[in-house]
Amino acid sequence: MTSLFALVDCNNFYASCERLFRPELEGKPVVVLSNNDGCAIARSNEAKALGVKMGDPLFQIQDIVKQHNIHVFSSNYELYGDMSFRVAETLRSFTPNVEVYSVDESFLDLGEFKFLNLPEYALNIKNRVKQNTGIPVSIGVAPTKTLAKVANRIAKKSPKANGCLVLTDSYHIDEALKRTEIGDVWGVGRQYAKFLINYGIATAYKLKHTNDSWIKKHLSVVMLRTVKELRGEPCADLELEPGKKKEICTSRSFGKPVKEFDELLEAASTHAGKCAFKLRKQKCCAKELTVFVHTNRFADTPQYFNSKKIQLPTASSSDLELIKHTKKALERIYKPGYLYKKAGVIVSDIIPGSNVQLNLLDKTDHGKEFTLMQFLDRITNKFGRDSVKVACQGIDPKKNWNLKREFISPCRTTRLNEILTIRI
DNA sequence: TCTGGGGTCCTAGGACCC
DNA sequence: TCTGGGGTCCTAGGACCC
Repeated sequence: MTSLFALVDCNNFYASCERLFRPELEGKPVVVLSNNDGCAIARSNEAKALGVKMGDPLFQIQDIVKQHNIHVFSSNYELYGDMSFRVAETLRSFTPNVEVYSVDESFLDLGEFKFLNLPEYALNIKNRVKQNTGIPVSIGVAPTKTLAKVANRIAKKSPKANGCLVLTDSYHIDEALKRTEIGDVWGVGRQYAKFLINYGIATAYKLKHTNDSWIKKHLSVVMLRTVKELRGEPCADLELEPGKKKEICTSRSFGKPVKEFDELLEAASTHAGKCAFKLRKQKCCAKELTVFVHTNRFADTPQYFNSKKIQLPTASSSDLELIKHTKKALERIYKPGYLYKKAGVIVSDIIPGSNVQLNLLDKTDHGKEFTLMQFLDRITNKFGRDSVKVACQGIDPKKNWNLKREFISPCRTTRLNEILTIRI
């Protein structure tokens, strides 16, 4: 075996971030909610032990929350993003070969370190991340990414492992696979787990020994890669450069239901502006824009779901241009009389900004808009989000469409912007 | 009263062509 | 009533991930 990967996974990441600035909550149950304070999306170990499940709606766990004095937070993505960056920086002090896989997980290529004392090295990483950032992590080390995931799960759960597990010899790998339920394998979701259990394949170990052609026939080539990775055959390398997005979506549920077109437009244009910003950040333009709206599927009220895709005359990353077309699309799908719960904008057919073909029939001065957007981004950088807005995005934060965030913590690590915005 | 958001990849099936 | 075969491209939908 030549390859070696480590998966570093932050424990209960959002809950751990919130606790950093409230040390008195150490050892106490903490829950972080999704947008609009809807569901539990992160739980401290104490909250897990009390039976709070991932995705539980707040209103359904209200009793346990009160009874056990669980500390509840609205999600604060600015804080989590900043802490995520700091964790990644610490990991890069061990090796430049770090793939930031998600906000709370990174893969490290340890191929060149395999002659070191790996358990000690992993423990070293864990301790330094804790020391530098305050965030507790678990580390799994193995010859493939999928096996590193397996190792990580056990490292996190087993008290004996102390947060780190190295799986390099086949005996221990197989023992770990026997202890891993099929649904806990990376790449096996709910549907596939159900299907596989039906055929008597209930553990990772069984999956490892399933016939290739059967997998390909009944599942997919993606699953075949997973199986090969379980056998120690690497099918996925480290991705060092974050790939450019093929589509970008911004959407939110509303704090309260929205009826009127103008308010829906405020929400949709705000999402369009965010999409434009994300496009500029990766120096790209989009040729297609989709707007969608829908009512609350949980409510016992008339339901309506619709979307409209528009081809832009010229690929663009300008707030003004995307908002203009968002309005057009929204006019096509808006129906009065419904209680809308969510709106969103998706931009797709994304191309590099340098490849934009000008359209002779298009009257917009794209050069001018590009310069305007550069100024807009500079102002935003200096004075914080939402310092400048397009009028139809609205300025009243009390409007129904805005997020409900009753339990938000202050942005302690990135507060400079906030202070500047207030002063101006 | 209250139920997240943002992605990717693959496949099946339809439209169209020769 | 019978009514090709193969290729490409596109889209919708389903699966997965965090």
